[in-house]
Amino acid sequence: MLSQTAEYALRAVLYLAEHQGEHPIPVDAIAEDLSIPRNYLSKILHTLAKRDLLSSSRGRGGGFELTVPASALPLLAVVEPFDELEGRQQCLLGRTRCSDASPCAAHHRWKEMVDRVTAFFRETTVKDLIQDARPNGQAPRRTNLAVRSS
Amino acid sequence: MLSQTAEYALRAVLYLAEHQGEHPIPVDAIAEDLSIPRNYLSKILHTLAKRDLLSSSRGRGGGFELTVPASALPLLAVVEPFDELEGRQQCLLGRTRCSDASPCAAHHRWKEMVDRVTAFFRETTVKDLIQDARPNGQAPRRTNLAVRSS
DNA sequence: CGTATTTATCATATTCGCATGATAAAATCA
DNA sequence: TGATTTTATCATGCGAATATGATAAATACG
Repeated sequence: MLSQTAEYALRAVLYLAEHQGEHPIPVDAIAEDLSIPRNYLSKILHTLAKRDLLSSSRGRGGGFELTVPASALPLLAVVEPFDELEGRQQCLLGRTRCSDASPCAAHHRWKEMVDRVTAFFRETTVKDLIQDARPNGQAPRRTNLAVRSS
Repeated sequence: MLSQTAEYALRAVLYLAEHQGEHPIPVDAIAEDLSIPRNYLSKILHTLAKRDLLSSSRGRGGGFELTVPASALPLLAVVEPFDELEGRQQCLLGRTRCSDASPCAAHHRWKEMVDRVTAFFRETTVKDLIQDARPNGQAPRRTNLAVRSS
């Protein structure tokens, strides 16, 4: 469904969101933890930074951080820079021009599917996924937040 | 959504269904009418023939024909030989092992989408699309069925 | 039989997504 | 300043999907 690239982007952003509040996280750490090629991921995160979803900083203590709370970050924003989900390209039969006005044979039935999927990416946030991943209000693994009152 | 190949397959089958009842149709005609590379299409139709969706015959008067009525031909059957829609590969985050038992962060929400799309391809038939393309019960162009009351 | 028609294949390009390795540039810190 | 850390970027490679051109094999027809 998603390109490898968009998939990497999504996984990396999920990772960043899970480590929200900690210091910026270097590409190396993400790449290693998620088994994503380092330089490739670097380029992907750079793209997201250009879109202002992430901030990047260089040198010691640098890395990437979300600039937006996960609850305000729809999956669409993460994925769109790489895969064009909205806007055209969604004719099942590959027509360049396929619309309500001039529909292909599959248009009306397929449009319903496309709309649902687009809505999914538009309405589901990164936070939604993170919460789903922690059904019991589990804290992130290896957390040291429990003692972080300091 | 679909690979170029699967898209060609679907368009070609739609074309064949629209010309159901006429003599077998040579690849050349389909390729030209649909602007699909000839040899490429030939290979695609051959694949569909191996799956017994089409019959092929050589020599003068030869070509391809549907072996099944369009109403009994779900889109899935046309597309599946090229793009694996059902069965695995549908984890949004690219996990090789992602299931209800061991779900990724997106699993539950995404599963719903995947199920709908799979149902679409499983339940929509070639005939459905052809009928949609002829909203007013229009007969096919150049038809000679109008007098077929016999 | 020989010729034309048509599918079946094969060998080869082309293109693009994905990936790797090396280097540059920026920031931090001693 | 110089060494280290980290992002930014470049050059290149690789493989699979897509496409093209040529040839073989089957069928039909005179």
